[in-house]
Amino acid sequence: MTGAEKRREARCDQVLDAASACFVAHGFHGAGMAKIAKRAKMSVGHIYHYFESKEAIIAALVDRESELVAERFAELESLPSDELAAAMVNRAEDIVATKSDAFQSALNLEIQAEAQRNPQIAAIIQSHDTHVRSLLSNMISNKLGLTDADTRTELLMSLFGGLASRVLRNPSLQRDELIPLFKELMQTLLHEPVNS
Amino acid sequence: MTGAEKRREARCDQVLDAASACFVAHGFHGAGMAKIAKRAKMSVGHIYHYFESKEAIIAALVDRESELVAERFAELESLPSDELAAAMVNRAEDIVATKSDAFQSALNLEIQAEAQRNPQIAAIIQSHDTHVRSLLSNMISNKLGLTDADTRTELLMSLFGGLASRVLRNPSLQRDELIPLFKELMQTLLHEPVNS
Amino acid sequence: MTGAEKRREARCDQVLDAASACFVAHGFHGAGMAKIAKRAKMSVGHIYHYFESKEAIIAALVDRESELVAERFAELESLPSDELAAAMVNRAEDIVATKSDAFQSALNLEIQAEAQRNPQIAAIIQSHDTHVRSLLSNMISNKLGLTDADTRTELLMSLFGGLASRVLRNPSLQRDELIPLFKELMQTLLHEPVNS
Amino acid sequence: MTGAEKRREARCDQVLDAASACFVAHGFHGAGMAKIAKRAKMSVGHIYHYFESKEAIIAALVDRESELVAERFAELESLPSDELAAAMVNRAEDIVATKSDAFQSALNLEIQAEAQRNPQIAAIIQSHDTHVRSLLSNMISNKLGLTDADTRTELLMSLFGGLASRVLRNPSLQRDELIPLFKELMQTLLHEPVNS
DNA sequence: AATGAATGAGACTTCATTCAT
DNA sequence: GATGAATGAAGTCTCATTCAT
Repeated sequence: MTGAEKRREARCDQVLDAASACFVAHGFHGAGMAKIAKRAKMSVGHIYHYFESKEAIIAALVDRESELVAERFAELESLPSDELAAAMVNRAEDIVATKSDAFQSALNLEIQAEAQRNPQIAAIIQSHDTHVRSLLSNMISNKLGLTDADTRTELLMSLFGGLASRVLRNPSLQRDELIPLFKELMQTLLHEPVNS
Repeated sequence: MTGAEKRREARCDQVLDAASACFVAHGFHGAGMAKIAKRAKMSVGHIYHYFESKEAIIAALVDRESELVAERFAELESLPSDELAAAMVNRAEDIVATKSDAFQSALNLEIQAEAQRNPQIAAIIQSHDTHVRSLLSNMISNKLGLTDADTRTELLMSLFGGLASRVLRNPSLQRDELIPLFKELMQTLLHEPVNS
Repeated sequence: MTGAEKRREARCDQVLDAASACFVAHGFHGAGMAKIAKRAKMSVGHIYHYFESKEAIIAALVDRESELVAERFAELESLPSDELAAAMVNRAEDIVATKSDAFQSALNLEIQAEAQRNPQIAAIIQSHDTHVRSLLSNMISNKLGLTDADTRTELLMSLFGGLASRVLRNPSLQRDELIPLFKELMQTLLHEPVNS
Repeated sequence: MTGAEKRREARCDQVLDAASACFVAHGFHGAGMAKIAKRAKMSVGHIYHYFESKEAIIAALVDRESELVAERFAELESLPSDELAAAMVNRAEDIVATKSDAFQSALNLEIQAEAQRNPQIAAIIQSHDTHVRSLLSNMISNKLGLTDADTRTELLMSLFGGLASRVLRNPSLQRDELIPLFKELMQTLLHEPVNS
């Protein structure tokens, strides 16, 4: 990568970081380009050298954010199968401890809401979602040798997504007591075969 | 309630219904008062006789929507204890069949996103959330005689909320196969005592 | 026409008049909505209650202006045939005396230039042009009993249009001496049969 | 002219050619420097090494274009007097056949419109106009020995200019039938003495 | 109660121009 | 000579809100 390309990428990230913060604070449509520009320490007009439109910024941001989530799931792939469930519980612990996700969950809400009406955004997150889903599904079927991998994946993701949402909504959440029960749910989802 | 008051309430609902539809379609900030007025078959100016501002419409809508959710949970209270779990599974079936919640989930996303930045909205949904939580918690502790009712409630709500989200995100969801596994999760959450 | 409709039309004309002046002074694309609004003594935003876009203002203006030209040609229709040629010469005298057309010629230039690249504008002026052409052609063929009416019309319009242009370009034009020769051209075009 | 100077002139023409095309397509104010630069295969900034401003490009272009027109009229000067009228008719034939002028007429419209409001441009085209006028006038008076040369010139130019305009406006123009009548007009203008 | 004309701030975007490299 | 990053003003248009009727 040439120096110019590196610089360009850095500038783009500068914009995305600023936009990210503004979007969390005011929403996609509440945050104006002026605010983004000021936060990115860049003139309003110059942002348009890197992004065709505000829409394009949103799309790029959604893509970056989705990729980040996907990467975190991909980390699980390198684990031995007997540590998989434990790793997921760890992830849940991080979520309830709001160690990793408070900011990102807020952004995710905005993203999901936008995806409801913007097909371009919907396409982006669905593509990443499909990827993550197949990743998890393969692990469940290959590493853990379980049947109904797709269904388990779906409920696993429901549980994780729902938990991240709840953390935002209930500030008085009894975080410590949640984990043991969460572990049982994981066991139900990952260890016991289903006989429908 | 006098006739005038009834008429007033009907007019307010007219506005809220229109706003509801517009907000789902374009988001809180994307939907203009003009569009809402047209859909409500009312002049722009006249809406301001019933609501102080657009913010007030959003707040009233969030309140109404939250109340609706609370009412549905309250329905569970009249059930005998041995039908409780089954009723919840039924609810889950409705969700995955998108019988009841496709539209409302979209609105909920918008609401939650707005709550991240608008303290007034956050207060409204938290008040309802607290109410629903204590409702569920009491049922779990009194009707089912289970310990750790708050924690079970929290995960129950995670599961329901997460499931509603997933339905939006994965259109190719294998709906039929989801239910049996979901039932097992419910059993884990509602029937078996936790020994932490 | 109701009072409201009259008022609306008056407001529209107010905008068109202001736009007209601004377009002559700065061109279609040089004149900003702010200037037009100020001249129309109306807020920028309110103009958009009457016109969908700046494009729409231009189109309406072009239509109004073209209609005006057409009306002036239509006046010729009520004349007896032996006064027709004289009336046209009178028109030419008005043109070279810049009695009627200095401002409008400037606007016409802008319109024609715009028509070169804006198909909507092109359609409007062509529709009016077709109308005027058939009007003139019919007069020439019916009232004057001449052959080749279309061709005569075309050259007649060339001559008038060209003359209006020349007046703009040559300020030191010897106006008085022009008329006699112009009359001869008219005689060539209107009285003598062509034998090709 | 040194090699450097030649190269410079070539680069300038490169810009003017690109600008010419862009201006026809989008108008003086509609064509941005970015588009011109891309078409000229030159960076935006570098154009400013050759031209002080966009205004200067327009001025240079107007100058070049006007000169071109003048040169074409100058060609008539070398003709023997008995071929002059025929040559002009030829020119008219070219115009109605849109052999030479479709593109240039579009540019001329833009130029004339701009001249209405930009004194610098007005000065340029008037200077060329004066030159062409005296050229034609001298030919008419010296070669053809006619009186009222200025007036004849003026109407000659009206006719040519008007014809070029008409061709743009009436696409269904009966081109073939136009010429004989045009010839008669030329005879009126160039052969017969005026007795006012 | 009801309308819609009216406002002006602010939205996104484009532009001509400059300057460091 | 040549590039394209950078700016900030100005462009068109939309918006929530008010007010006379």
